[in-house]
Amino acid sequence: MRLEPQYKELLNTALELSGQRATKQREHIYALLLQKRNHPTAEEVYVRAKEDMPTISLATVYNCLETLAETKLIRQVNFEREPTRYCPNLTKHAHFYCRESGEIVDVDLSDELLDELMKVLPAGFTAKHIEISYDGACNDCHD
Amino acid sequence: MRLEPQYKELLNTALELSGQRATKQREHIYALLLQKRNHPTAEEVYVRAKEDMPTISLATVYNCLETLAETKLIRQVNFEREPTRYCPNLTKHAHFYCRESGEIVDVDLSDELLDELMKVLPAGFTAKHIEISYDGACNDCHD
DNA sequence: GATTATGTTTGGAATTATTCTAATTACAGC
DNA sequence: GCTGTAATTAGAATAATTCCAAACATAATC
Repeated sequence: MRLEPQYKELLNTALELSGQRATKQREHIYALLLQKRNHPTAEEVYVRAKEDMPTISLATVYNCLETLAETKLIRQVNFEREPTRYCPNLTKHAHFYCRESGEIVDVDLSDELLDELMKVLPAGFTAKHIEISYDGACNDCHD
Repeated sequence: MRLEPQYKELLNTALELSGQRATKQREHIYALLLQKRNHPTAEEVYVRAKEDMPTISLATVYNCLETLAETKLIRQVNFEREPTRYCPNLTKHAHFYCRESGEIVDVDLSDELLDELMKVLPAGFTAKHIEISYDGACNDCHD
């Protein structure tokens, strides 16, 4: 697995900025999230990570995902109490969860729409973040 | 704790409809959720439930909350991986989570706004539900 | 370049919210 | 009042995640 130069650069500067080191493990996990963007769980990341790096531990996977999330290179995605999933898409987007297939699909959101959502907050409230999750049936899964 | 007649009615018909019985415990838990709408966790509900019903068990609290959620009398509210919270507000609304105070506030949503959110879905996708969570600082908690 | 300090990884134990299980209890219909 | 079904209960089990202490790797200092 090759981490493309622009992402390597992104990773290095993000880590440097937060006073952390660029390690093989962090790079590897970031690379595999970018390579297959199917919102894997930590466990799934662990399985994939071991293919190329058999000695990596689950704790390290959790540590790396945490670090990447802290430095805003990836996002954590939660549906109810299911295991957290990880997403390297940094554009403003919501997630659609298909109950049939279990698939998670990114849904782009415009600044205008986010703006409207901000406007409905009561006076004096300021939101740093809005999290939007749809669930239903995706294109491939109609009854 | 008194469950007001209209809610008692609501509870009874909802349970009957799903072929389940109206028990003291279910009634009690529904009543206390309605009485203090601060989005408590199961553990918090348990503590409050025991005040008037000292022999109730945590398992029963979970069971009752599950039943109430199934019958759509209450909603489950999740923030990241924190314990699930419970909310008897049945209007269409989002939740605002204040990072300072930990408080959760209901934010009303108009049908128009929800409509717009539906419209941004890719073709062929149909959502049964949209979950919207804000987080930031509430009115009382500004830096 | 060796030494020291700091950050990271690792495996396993611990934690926490929640669910499961099997036994008891309560209730509805006859 | 009996009988069958549903609900409650206490405690064990589970699952995702975090914690811990030791080993390892890297960066900084001499």
